[in-house]
Amino acid sequence: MGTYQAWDALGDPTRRAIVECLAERPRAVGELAEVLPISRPAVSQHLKVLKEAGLVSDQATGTRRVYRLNPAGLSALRDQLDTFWSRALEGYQSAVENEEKT
Amino acid sequence: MGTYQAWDALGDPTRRAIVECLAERPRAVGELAEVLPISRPAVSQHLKVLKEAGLVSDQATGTRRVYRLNPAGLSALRDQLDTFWSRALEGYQSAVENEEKT
DNA sequence: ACGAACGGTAAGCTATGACTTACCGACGAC
DNA sequence: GTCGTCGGTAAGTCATAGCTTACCGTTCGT
Repeated sequence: MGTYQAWDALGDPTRRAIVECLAERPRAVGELAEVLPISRPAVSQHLKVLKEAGLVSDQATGTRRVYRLNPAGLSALRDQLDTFWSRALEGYQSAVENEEKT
Repeated sequence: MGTYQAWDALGDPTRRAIVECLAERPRAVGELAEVLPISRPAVSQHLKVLKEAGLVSDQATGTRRVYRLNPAGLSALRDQLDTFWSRALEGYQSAVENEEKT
């Protein structure tokens, strides 16, 4: 249930592609496999990781299994990001302003 | 440049620990290495990834090099997350309707 | 009942990436 | 100048994660 699993899950580009795909609309496993450049078992494995991370939920309809994004998982991630962001600003303004680039 | 590098960067637990550490206050490389259970060169390598992802910035003071969080990088990440989240909600309520074919 | 479609799991291969030690340059103190 | 500190880079090792094919259970159609 740790939300840190969500970061690990989204660390993979293929899983981010799946998330983007599911952001459009819920899809079955086979539909995702058609779009993505990987096999269907690979999609299943990614979906398992995403599900354990709380980022997606699934619902069986007949022999198909439709996956969709879990808004709660995404909002939990955003809350964490907000915490980092606000704390970063605190440490930022307390430091001397000297900027540089690559 | 690509904000997707930020997701890859935060996919590693050690780099997330570095980000959390820098969220408290800016630190030099050696300071981070003291706290973390890895060697100093490993910290340098992680910082390089975080820097290329736009999540941290560095500033040389004498022989020390102080790293801090880059709020712009974090906010860019949050914007992406918001996009996912809102689109997930759209697909969520429209999921009641029929699905469409490929 | 049989067969096909859908999808999860197992086993195995391979590549990537996270770590190490060793080395080197840059800067400050003296 | 020399020496010590700080930190980035190189080279090499090793584990893990992502992919594949093969297999199996489940469900629907006929």
